[in-house]
Amino acid sequence: MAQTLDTVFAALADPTRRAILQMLLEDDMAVTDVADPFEMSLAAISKHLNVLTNAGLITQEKRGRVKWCKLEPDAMKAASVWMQGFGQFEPVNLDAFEAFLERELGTSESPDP
Amino acid sequence: MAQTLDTVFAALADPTRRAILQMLLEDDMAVTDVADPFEMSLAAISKHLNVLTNAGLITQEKRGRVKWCKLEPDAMKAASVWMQGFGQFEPVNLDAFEAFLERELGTSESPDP
DNA sequence: GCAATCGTCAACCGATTGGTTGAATATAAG
DNA sequence: CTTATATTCAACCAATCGGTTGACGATTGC
Repeated sequence: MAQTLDTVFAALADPTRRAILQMLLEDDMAVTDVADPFEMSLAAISKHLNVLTNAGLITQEKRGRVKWCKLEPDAMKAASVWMQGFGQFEPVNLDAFEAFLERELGTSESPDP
Repeated sequence: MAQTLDTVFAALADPTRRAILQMLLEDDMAVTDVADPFEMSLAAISKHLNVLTNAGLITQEKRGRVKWCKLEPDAMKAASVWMQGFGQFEPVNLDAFEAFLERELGTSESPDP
């Protein structure tokens, strides 16, 4: 809910939390299922999920006795843009760029059959 | 020197360190000058610079009794790319996109005199 | 040579972090 | 109603963090 650069970067600084985010990239998950692959207590995972929630990186919705975790990738936007300010490294990757152009703007150049 | 996602994100999670990086965006600086605008001891800044160095985000070169700090934006690359993997958020934002096109590719549209 | 400048080191401090355990709360299922 | 499941809470712990201070080691300038 804070969703400042501080909270987002801090949340991303932990490998467990990054792994959780990547799992949620595939699908929404219940807390128990998020915890499953990790060798650590459920309570610990619950705390990690709180950190991610505070950073705005996920939202949690309780349906019945199960709390579903949903990825909120938009919360990375500000952090990503901040980094791009140092953008000597390619802003997105030219391939993605061209793909975007072709798809969204119809720059009929189609270099690939 | 570690330059893992862990160290980079952790380094970026502190506002003082982010401010330092932005200062170095303009020019290389001596440690004392980096410390100047902050209301905190030189030793504290020295520690922050160590954290940034360990993350690979800056390098420090001693010339005479002055130690120069230099930004190393490439160290952000891996972290930036990792974030882009969640790229549901627009690749950069259409404005930034156009800006990119104009600046980098010279899409001579110059909407602003 | 001596004093000033640049920067780090070491010891310390309180706050935060990442983890544990065990008890507690809802909700669901039999 | 009773039991099992899903999740959190509270207390605790060791380790790390961000900061301070004071002493110290280089380097420079007079």
